[in-house]
Amino acid sequence: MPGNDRERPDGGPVGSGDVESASDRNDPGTGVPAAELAGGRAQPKTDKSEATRALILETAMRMFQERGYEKTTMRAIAAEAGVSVGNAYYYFSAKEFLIQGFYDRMTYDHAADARKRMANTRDFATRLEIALNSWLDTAAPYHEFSAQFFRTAADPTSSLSPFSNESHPARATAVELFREVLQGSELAPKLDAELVELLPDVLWLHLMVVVLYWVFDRTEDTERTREFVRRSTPMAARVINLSRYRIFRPIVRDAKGLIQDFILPTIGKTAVKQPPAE
Amino acid sequence: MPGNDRERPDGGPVGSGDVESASDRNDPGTGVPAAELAGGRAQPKTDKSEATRALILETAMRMFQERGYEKTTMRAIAAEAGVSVGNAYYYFSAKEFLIQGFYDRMTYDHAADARKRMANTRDFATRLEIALNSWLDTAAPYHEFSAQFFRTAADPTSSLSPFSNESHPARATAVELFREVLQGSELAPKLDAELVELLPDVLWLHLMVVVLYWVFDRTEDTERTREFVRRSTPMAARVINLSRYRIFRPIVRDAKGLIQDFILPTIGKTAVKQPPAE
DNA sequence: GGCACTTCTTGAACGTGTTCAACCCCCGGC
DNA sequence: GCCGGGGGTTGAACACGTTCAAGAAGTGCC
Repeated sequence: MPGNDRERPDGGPVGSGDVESASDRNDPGTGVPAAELAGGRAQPKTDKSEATRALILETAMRMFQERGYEKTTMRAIAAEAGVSVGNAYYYFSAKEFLIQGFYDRMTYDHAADARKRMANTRDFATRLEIALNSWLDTAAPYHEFSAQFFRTAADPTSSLSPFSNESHPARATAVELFREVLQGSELAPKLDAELVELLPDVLWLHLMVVVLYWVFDRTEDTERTREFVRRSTPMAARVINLSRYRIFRPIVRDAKGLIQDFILPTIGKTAVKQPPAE
Repeated sequence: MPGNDRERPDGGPVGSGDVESASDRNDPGTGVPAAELAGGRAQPKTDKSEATRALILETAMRMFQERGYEKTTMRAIAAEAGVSVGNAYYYFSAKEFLIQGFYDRMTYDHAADARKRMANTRDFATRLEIALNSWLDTAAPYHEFSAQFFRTAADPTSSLSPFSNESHPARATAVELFREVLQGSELAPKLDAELVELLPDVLWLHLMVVVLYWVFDRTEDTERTREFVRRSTPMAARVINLSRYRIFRPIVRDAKGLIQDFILPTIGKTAVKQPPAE
């Protein structure tokens, strides 16, 4: 979706550029590369304030899981973490920023899990199905409060929106995974380069649709969504496969144009070639 | 999306069945058939309490438009309407229910406007484009605070979700419009009956995508979304048109199945044939 | 008119997210 | 050793959505 400009809810100065020396530094407890942030105040993390920040985030995430998002109050988080309410706000300028932790962590775990699971498969449809199922499994523990998460993410002005700038790193990770889904399959070599370039984003969009379905799914163990995946992946594979044939040229060309002009720009990729037009 | 069971936030008894003699009774000021409700308390509207209810709703909608949703407080609405806060809550068990008015009104206005505009056109793509553009025009005044609206609507547990039971009437109106879009076109007679039955819902889904795009659109006059419509409608028409040819049989069959099994049930249409299963 | 009963109406009170002026603490410079 | 200053920390205070016990205003019945 279009608009990508956003401003933080109100809070302090925007963390200027560099994101806390985002190199390795993955704390073993979580497996997150910890390049997230951008949610709280800015970068000046001198020493143990880092610890305070982590403590608050860990506490919040644990409590969200235990009691749900709405039920967990900022006061309770602060109390449980042994700090003051104001202190929590010093690090996270709004409650919703505490969710970003989930988002990043899940994206990372999902990518890792999916890669492992599909390592020995080359069939595209199967690889895609594995990737999507992997997401469902990774996200399963959080399904209960996914609604509240989703609600926040749906706000276009929120940094949690999957289309926002702040989500860019996580989104890039996810898209990269789908690139691998495709590249590692027997299908990739048969397709033209341009399509291979475009498809990962489309597949990510497929995941977004699945997520949407999942959020609304009230069946036991989200069985309905799982069946949706089971059914929709072979179909997606077939459509992509058929796109190679000459009859479909016109449609494929249209579709490509639509994706390039209206979807990629939305998720932060600058449109490739844009003739001066008019 | 799946789960369709929902309970009102908390409020009073659910209006039992009949919706306040929903026959004619359209107040001239708005053009709404006033079959909405279901948001506030139950049906027992004896006399002038109806007036109080309308007063509160009108006031709220006006203020939402003037200042936005979040900025308009319940206290302010009550004060402006000359009633107490508690009174507002007597009629609308939560602030979000005040939005439903918008939803219903817009759906109604849109349908009326679109019908008028496409009356003299038979080309399917054009009719579809008209219908979608009509929505954009109808919704334009509310774009500014659409984000907050959308945020609420995105909550699966909210009655404002386009997939919820409470939204059923509005949704039915919209789907019906798209049925007319198709039926009034030159394309309809060429398609098999089953597809004609399915397509209106798919077209409504197309609108939902446009809405999604629109909500995130930050360009001047949502120009980007308008271009998206301009580009996507002919393509949709072409896809549908091509579906008639034999080569596409298998895909079309798959697509139909997917729609029938996973989309229709989600928006409140009971799946047609479901073998007793187990 | 008086009584029981339901429907409306009120405003204080509660719990929440968020803000802010003040304070603490530690570290470098003298 | 002390002083200055800035990052870190505090908790009272604010504004908001929502609840609730109490009462007012009808309404039907005798």
